[in-house]
Amino acid sequence: MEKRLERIKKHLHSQSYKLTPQREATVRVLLEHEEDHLSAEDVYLLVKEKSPEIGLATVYRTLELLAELKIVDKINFGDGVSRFDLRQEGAAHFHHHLVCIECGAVDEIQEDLLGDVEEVVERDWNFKIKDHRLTFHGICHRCHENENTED
Amino acid sequence: MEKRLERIKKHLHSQSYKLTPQREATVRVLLEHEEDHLSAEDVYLLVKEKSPEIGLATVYRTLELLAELKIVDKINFGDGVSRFDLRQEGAAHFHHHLVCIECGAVDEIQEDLLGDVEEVVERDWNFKIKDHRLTFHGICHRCHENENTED
DNA sequence: AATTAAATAATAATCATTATCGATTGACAC
DNA sequence: GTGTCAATCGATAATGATTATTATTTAATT
Repeated sequence: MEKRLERIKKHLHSQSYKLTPQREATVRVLLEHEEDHLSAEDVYLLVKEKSPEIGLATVYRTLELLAELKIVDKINFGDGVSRFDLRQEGAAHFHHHLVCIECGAVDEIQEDLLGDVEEVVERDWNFKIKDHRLTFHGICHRCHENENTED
Repeated sequence: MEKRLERIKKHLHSQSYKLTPQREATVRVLLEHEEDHLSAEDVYLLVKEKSPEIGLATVYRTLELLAELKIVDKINFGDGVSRFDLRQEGAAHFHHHLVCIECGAVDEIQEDLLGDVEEVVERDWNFKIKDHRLTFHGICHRCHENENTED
């Protein structure tokens, strides 16, 4: 984790931004909750546990900065809040999501899946793809299993 | 267009909702701007042109109702507002979008594209897909052409 | 130590959306 | 026709996420 933090620090420096204590605390929370899909408020509350003096606006600014530098991705599942997801290091593209309409769980798919599709889109629509968002809504394997036993 | 309106009316009735004048005016605006991706406020202003007495809350309520009945899809391109898109009649799935990061244009892809991908996801992740959202961010064919001439 | 720009905390402001509530409408019973 | 009831509506207040403001703090540089 320290290594990733170090690389993020270098990434910030390369754009003449500093890794202030507040920014470091925020990045640490993101690293510690990589599996989750935290809202800005979620991040704020978690950062506050270790750095109680931090302000909400600072967390927003930090997340915005990290999104700008493509260190995190800002995503939106239609529930009114933006969520922030660390991008996998070296990942060419943003990972995909499975949102369960029963329990609300959000799982990730790191695999590419879209290679062929992107080729078609670039060629047939003459569209130069820079990024993508792919989310499936449906019933996750956990709810699926429960249904079988409960019914 | 009258036919589609008629079918939407039946769809509402089948769920014991009425096609009130306000709802009809709202649906007409959506039908007349099928190519666009209107926000609730956009819809409100357009409906107001022909039905000045309509209230903003009614438009919100109507759009919410239409989304519930899967007549429109509520989408979010990350700019802080929800947008509403009529679903193609008979379309099994929601269409995809191409968002240009230069000019902001949003184009639609009606083709399926995801058939193979969904098969893999359902099998390998044991996830029952009900809907999907696929958006590509990049440079549209118009901006692409302009770049070639302007540079 | 003085100067300066970047970053911060606290909080006010904004903006999209939702909730509230009294008024209106339309269907149906009488 | 009139009364009743539920659905719907318009106006507007309330909410909640996000952004802007501003005075203060920090860190780097002179």
